[in-house]
Amino acid sequence: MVKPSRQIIPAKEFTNVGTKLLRSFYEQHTVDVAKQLLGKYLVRQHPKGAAVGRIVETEAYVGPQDLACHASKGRTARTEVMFGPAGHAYVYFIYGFYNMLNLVTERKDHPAAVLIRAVEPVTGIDLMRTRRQLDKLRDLASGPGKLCQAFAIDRSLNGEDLCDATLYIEDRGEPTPQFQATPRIGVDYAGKWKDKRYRFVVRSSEFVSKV
DNA sequence: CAAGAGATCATCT
DNA sequence: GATGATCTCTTGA
Repeated sequence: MVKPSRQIIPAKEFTNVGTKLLRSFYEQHTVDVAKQLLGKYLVRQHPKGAAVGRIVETEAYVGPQDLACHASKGRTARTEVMFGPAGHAYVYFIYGFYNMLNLVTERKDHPAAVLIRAVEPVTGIDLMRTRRQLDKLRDLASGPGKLCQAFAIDRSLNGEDLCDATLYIEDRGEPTPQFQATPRIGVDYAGKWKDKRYRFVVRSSEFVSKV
């Protein structure tokens, strides 16, 4: 099957123009997964309609030794999914308001994940506007809590298999865009790990979180 | 525009 | 009982 060219077929008009990522993608080293996710597409099929966004910002949480990673606190009910096989969603609730979407990486028993921090809205924009109660395109999904709200992602999706679910990542044939690596956001408590440049941001995207 | 506070609850001590 | 992989609104320059 020939991959559709973005120049001929505007991807935004379709929800099935790419290839769903396989488990082998998620089984790679977490930092590599985080980088390669840039320019891929987050797809959420939903009774109210599909939502699609181009991933422009990610963070890697690399394992139990990483003090910013929830799994550094041990294996608990919350972190259980990260200890399982790659390619599942780890969704948790924080600050009493927001859900965070992570993709579990690497082998079973190596707890690690990539946090999706921002996407550029592509399809289902009206749906996102309704869910966010907000009009401005740039603010719909430019943050990990915002994008979960825009895509109706909550803890009911925790543990979902991204290789066999209504939530998945699609490759639309776009090469990994130019990106910048910076320290992760909001992990000042993580000792020397707070300075690791595990946040990856697409250069010249106006849809990244503003920090 | 930058800085600060408040909102609110699941999770772990 | 404290805190957090956040966001939004208010305040003041």
